[in-house]
Amino acid sequence: MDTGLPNAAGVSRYAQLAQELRQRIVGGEWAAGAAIPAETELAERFGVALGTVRQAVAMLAAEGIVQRVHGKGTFVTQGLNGPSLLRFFRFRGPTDEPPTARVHRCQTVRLRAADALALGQQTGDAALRVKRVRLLAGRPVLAEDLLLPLARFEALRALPTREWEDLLYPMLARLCGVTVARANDELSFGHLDAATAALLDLPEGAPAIRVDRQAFDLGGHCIELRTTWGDATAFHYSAEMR
Amino acid sequence: MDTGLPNAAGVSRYAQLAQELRQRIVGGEWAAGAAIPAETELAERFGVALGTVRQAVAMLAAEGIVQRVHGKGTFVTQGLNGPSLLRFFRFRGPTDEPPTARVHRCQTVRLRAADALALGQQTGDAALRVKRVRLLAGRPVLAEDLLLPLARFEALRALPTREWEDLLYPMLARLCGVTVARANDELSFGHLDAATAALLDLPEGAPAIRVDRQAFDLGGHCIELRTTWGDATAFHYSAEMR
DNA sequence: GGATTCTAGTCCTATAGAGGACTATAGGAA
DNA sequence: TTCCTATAGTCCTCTATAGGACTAGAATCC
Repeated sequence: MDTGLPNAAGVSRYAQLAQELRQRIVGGEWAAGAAIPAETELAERFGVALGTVRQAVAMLAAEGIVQRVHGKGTFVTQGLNGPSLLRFFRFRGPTDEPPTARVHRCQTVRLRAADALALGQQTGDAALRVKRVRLLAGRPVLAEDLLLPLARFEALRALPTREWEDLLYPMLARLCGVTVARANDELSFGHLDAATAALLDLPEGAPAIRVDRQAFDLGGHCIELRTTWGDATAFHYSAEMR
Repeated sequence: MDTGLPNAAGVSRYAQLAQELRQRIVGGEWAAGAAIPAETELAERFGVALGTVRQAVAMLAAEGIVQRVHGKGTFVTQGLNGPSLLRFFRFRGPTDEPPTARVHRCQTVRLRAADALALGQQTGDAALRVKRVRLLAGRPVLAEDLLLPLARFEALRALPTREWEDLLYPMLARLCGVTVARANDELSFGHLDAATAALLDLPEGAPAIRVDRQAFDLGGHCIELRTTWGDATAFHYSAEMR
């Protein structure tokens, strides 16, 4: 049964199918964590051969949008879930404990031009600005400053700061239906200002690593800007190149 | 014509073929930069279908061992070629100029246990220890300390320090026949000692990023240990996660 | 009840073949 | 010379088919 793939000129059939599936996933036809139809069914439904379906799904898997499980099916990714920023640091003590979070402030602000552009919003649009501290074994290790466009996260405004969960992304998925599929972190070096230093129990001007993050949903739209500060002397990162 | 792939139990045919090709490339049957036989010929020679060959070659391409070029052929990688450490930093000024290098010292040393282990050598084996400075537009920006096992790089010992090239890896490939296919960089933070600070024109104790590198040849053996220091205030790195 | 065996559903491996797209070179036409 | 065209060699796309491997749950046996 040929559902008629949009046959753009010069684009391979499997790439078209991948784009089609990508749109349906973003559009919510298959929820996060749910299985998409079997390869054989997709082949039949879109009127292409099995190999073509497999190649299309391989693209999505490489993009991290879906995950294949041998014998079970192909599932829409659940998204990233959190402690990822700690991978830039190596803190002393028992590291097997999961990190916790304490929200210090949550206010509604108007977006400045640069931030609005990054978030795909208009200058002056409303956003949530959240200051929080990440703790490991009760000790503050990271200071974070989040910026979340209110258009996507209205549900968070009502939430008391005490009830915020330790992991932001699963909370966003549950309360706002937004899946974080990808993030980009920019690392640089700086010194702590007085306020941040106080939060982290470090002296003012202490050397620190700054991480500027952009987080993206399944559709590739930026839905979070975050700046994180951590003790430079705990900094540690491994990069592979080939 | 069936050349008889080693049929290990429970390993797919394309994985076996990939392993076979990998060994031949490492063994030098096809030189760096040269084309491996066409897919159709490989299929015939190893007695497998074209699709199986393509999947095997795809593995090698994903590993960075070969590169496919549509319409031309599949080529053994030329290896990494150098300015890669600068990607961790963003220095002012005209950045389009290629970096240069100045060797300060090159001596033969005996390997300590930890270094020997990493390099797959015996404790006490001979190695070259090289101190050099990388320059951008004539200004020193990185201080490097290389450790190269003499067993693989005997040819370098005779080379006067003035004749070392700006890019190490192409030089290793040309003079010693060693291709660097992969490297792993460990980043951390520290302060410059007096000697290193002098080399970089920075004050003693200045904050710096330290990069500890292990470089590997096509066969996956570690053939270089390197420690690089650079001004922390110029540090900048982008990491993608998904 | 507990262990084993079957069965359906899924992704994975492999085959064989046809045609398309891209690159590079050689030869002929203007 | 310069431009165009043919040609051969390569990787890429797509089809169609068959069986294997893995998972989960139902049915069966002890």
